[in-house]
Amino acid sequence: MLDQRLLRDNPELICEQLGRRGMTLDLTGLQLMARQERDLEEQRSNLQAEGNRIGKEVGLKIKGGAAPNSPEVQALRDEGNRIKQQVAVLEEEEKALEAKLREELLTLPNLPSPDAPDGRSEEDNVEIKRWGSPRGKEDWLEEHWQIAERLGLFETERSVRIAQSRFVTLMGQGARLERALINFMLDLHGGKGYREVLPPILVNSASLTGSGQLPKFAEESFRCADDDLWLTPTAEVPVTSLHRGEVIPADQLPLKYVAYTPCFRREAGSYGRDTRGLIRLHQFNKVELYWFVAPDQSAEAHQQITADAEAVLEALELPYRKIELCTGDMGFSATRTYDLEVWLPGAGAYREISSCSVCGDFQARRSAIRMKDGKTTQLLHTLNGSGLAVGRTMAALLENGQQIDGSIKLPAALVPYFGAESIAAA
RNA sequence: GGAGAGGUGGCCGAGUGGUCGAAGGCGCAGCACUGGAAAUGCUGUAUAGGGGCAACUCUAUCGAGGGUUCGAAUCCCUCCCUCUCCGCCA
Repeated sequence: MLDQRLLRDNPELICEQLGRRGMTLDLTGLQLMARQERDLEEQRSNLQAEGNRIGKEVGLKIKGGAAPNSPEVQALRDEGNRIKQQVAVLEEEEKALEAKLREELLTLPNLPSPDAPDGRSEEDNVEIKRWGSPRGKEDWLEEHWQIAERLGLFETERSVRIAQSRFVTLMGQGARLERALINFMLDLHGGKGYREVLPPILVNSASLTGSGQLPKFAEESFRCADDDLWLTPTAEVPVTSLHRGEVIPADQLPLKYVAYTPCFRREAGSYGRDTRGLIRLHQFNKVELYWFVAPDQSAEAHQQITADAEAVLEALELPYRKIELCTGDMGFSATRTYDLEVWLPGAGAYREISSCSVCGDFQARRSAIRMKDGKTTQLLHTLNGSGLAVGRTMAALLENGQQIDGSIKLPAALVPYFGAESIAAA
């Protein structure tokens, strides 16, 4: 959520910066609303001050011996009642205005960082670096879903029976590999000072609002209609809310968490895309990195959290490239985002496997998460990054590890977790 | 799900209608004392929003929301949460 003061004082700046995301908007109405709200607040509190003064005077007179029903006291009581009525009217107006204002503000995305490259779509994203040597496209290379089918690593048809399309049931070595990857990633990050979290994956509306998914993206999440609970689309949601409403002492920052959760997404509007395999599912596993930091640390933290995600790919010997998203392609809450794209030799393409964003104080304001340094309390900054999406990592391992004999060679780092050096041809 | 108890400041804890944003204690910070420290003493120590260059000041907040009243931490209603016991359950 954006700062109301900024809206009151400098809405032009907001328009200009959101313009970089490709939005055209006119905030004069909202600005007016914000100013009206402040005026109402002032009027109301002045009236309340007068009411408080009268209340005290009545108390003093009665204490001083005046009869509670004397004309003098009665006059004050009448005045008090009159003020009370006026306050009630103003309060109602103010509340309505405030609610409307908040509702509108919640739909505005974060302002992009000055460092984020301008652009309209993913076409304009900027490649920062490449790592590893991608194997060339050879005729015999298969796509990961072909490999998985051949090796019996998952069930797709039967998953439709259990749930519906875009669900997968991992089987045998496939299930084992998924589990190995989760543990490997958690251990890798845990060894670097991340505290492991296993949060609820049903989250309430306040949590989804706090991290930015609501109110605008309700159609992207699964909802349990009877309970005000939703299936979390990413661990970012519960982990943000882990500290919702808190004031955190500065010397405890940064707080770094690593959370494994299943993630659930309705993938509305992606019909026909990535329909085979592990790339785009309604339910997938992800190991998420999340930082709460002091504002002056967040730029550096963004480099670090991205490096921590990259370290997983490097440990797994998976070639990747790092790109920076342009303003037109960035997510709702982000001010700046790096995506990591892993090389899939079977598909012959780089595919997103991690997204690392710094959100400034945007989520912190929505979630009321502050830090206290000495006497000053201020909103802190939040960052999130996938470290990594587990299903896509499995896809990458299958495609990159393909041997001519049909088996899959696994990277050395994973062997202790998987318990074998390769997945043998069936 | 049933029965009972309870939710007050960083923490403990007093407070059943009137200068209560809230006694007292602990903790924390500053000052004094000390060679230094402990102990002791004094002072200060919530959050949000509004106004003011500032000193400062106004409003709201005692789980949340509503009500009674000139006036509510205190009385009434609804909800939420925590704890204990019972039931159910992995």
